[in-house]
Amino acid sequence: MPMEKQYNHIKYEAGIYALWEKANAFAPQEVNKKNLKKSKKSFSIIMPPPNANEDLHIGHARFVAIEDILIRHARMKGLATLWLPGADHAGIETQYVFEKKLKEQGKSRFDYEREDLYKMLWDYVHKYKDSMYDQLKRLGASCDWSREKFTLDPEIIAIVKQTFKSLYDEGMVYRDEQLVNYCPNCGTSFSELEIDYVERDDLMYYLDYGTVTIATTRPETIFADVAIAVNPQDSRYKKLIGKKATIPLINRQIPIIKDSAVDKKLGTGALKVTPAHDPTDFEIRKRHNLPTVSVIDSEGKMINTPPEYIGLRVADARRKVVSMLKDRGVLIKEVPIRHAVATCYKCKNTIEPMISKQWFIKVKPLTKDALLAIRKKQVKFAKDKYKKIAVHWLKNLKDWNISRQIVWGIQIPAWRCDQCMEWVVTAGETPNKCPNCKASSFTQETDTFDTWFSSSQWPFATLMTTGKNDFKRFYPTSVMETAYDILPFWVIRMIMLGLYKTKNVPFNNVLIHGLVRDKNGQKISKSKGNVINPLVMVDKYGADALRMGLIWGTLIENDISLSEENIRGQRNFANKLWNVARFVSLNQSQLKAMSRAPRSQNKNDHAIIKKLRRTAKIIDKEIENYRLNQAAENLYNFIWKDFANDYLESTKSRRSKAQPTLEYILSESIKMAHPFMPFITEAIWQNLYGNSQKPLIFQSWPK
RNA sequence: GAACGCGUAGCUCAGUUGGUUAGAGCAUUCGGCUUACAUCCGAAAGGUCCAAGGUUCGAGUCCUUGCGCGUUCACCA
Repeated sequence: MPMEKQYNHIKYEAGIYALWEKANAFAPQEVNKKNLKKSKKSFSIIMPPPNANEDLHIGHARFVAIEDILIRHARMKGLATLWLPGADHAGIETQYVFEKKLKEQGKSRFDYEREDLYKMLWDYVHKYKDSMYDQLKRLGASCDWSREKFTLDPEIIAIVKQTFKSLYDEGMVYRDEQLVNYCPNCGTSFSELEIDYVERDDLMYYLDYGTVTIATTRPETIFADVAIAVNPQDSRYKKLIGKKATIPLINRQIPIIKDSAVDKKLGTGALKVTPAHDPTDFEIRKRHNLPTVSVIDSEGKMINTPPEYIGLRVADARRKVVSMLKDRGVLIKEVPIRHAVATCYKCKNTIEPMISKQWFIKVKPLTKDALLAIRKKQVKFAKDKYKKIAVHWLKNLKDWNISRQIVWGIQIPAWRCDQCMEWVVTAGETPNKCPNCKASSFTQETDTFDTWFSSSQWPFATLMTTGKNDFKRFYPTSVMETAYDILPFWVIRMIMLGLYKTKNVPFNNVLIHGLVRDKNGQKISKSKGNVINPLVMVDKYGADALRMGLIWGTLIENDISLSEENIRGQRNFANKLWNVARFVSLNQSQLKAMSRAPRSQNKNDHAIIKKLRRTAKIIDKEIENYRLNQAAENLYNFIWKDFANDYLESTKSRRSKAQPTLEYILSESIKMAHPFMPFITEAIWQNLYGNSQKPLIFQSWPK
């Protein structure tokens, strides 16, 4: 049956993927060379698990293109190759999108019991997970679905809890007061990532504290003041240090202290220290061992104040305090200012920093080992700039708050004895007896782990639980490939926890890719209306064209500007390859796949064979160095210019004599193109050699 | 304020330890339905490599300074 004039991706793609799955082509093959080092006979990538709460976006498509090229190339080179797929429960993110859905139905999470909410989220996420996996398949991802993992699989949870327990047992976990970003409206705290800083016009109030004048935008918190701080270099206040100031309205005496966190130029240069309701002040309080007074409760109402303010909402309390201050003559002036205010990214209300108890991990010992592993090149960064960023983060990482006040996640395996209030940490089971007071009644911590705490254990947690001896075979993995925005959250913590748990690095190489931007280099966002839906592009131009477009012309580590014109150009390239195959197979009843060059050669035959070998070597080298753009360009030029335009044209006058060389160059070209454009190359292969050969995915890379 | 980048053709980007005449895709112009492909073929035009200085036999590439732009982190009493 002759090939069509144009390659029709719609007709082939689904069937090709099914063919690979049926042939079990994604499972790591056996390599029986005992004398080789592990790194020479295996190649593995753990997929960065996408959030199971959304459709794949174009950024996911980029990592699929990159990782699948590396994987397919390694597979064709004869290595035992594993690409392990997975999905992330994405704690806060998922709960946020889910609550939006609830809101559309006029409900909120407070309408449900913890267990019911968890169950609903579970179902929601599993629906998305399945469709997300289908989308990965449509992009041609050759990952081993029999090893698929979800971050909330029971066996993963067990490992995560075990890690927490051993950290706790070794004294690397502690509980401490932390100023959390609390939204009184939503009833939860948020991480820094979930805070929007919004510019707002407010008033700065100058207040008379007796010995000094201070400036504040939050006069309602004066009841929570515990000190006045000035910069040690500030000559205006030097003689006041150690003296007292007086809080107006309640006439409480507080000390005047020095702290370099105070900016001389802001306000009056004298700062009222309110540790319970301000992050800077909280830090100052730690350095000077000051007490804390909380005057705002979790509903955003005043507490611990003179009776006339108790129960007022913050804004009302502010008005009342200001008017009282005016009456007493201690309000010196009001100055309008524009400043950034922390607001909730969900409901847009003002965030109230509040003190609460949280679980922390001491990071110093972990970062020390991670830095050492990077210095000793046990973990290599493909690009130096990302190594610099990783090292910078590792050197500056603060102790890690791993507790979150949400339901959607792994509940922290810590129980508080109802009798003596001491904490008991287990690997998951409810404790029987309190080791402290022998009581047997406990209440479990309701907080869940930060998503990054579990995903930082992903490489070993996945490989340890496939039931296939994979940890021994594939750990550490060859390459960790992911986007740069999660380098500090994820990559460095995987190194930290991998070293902690396994005494070995989790991966040998780190490959970081940039974002996908639109054709003008603009960041892609819904509000800008420049969203590129990868599946729409797959429908329109084929998965192969999209994959090529996602690596074409730009280095992996840089942001790529993707245009539909570019994808169309790659579709044209795919069609060119198709037609080369069509030409070679026309008038030819039976083709043989040849992996050796045929005998009879003239000068042109000789030249193209030489060029083919050189190109295969160049592509090898470029892939090894992660310069996929260069690899793709060499492939493109070889097939289009050298093969089609020059060599193939030259054979038209001597068709029958050149036929063996044509067939040889064709089959080898298809092999070289396969990692980049898996569908069309397999479609051609099946058309030409499907009856006599194993699928292309199993074939060896040209030598 | 700090860290890390970027500045090369109209646009988006390559240019690997310094080494012929600086490249690609897209866009543009001209000519072609040549029996694999018009999703094509042939040809052309297009660059003071941000600026200044330095190192060198030689600089797009290395160093210094300046200008412009970006990302992230910190701060915002």
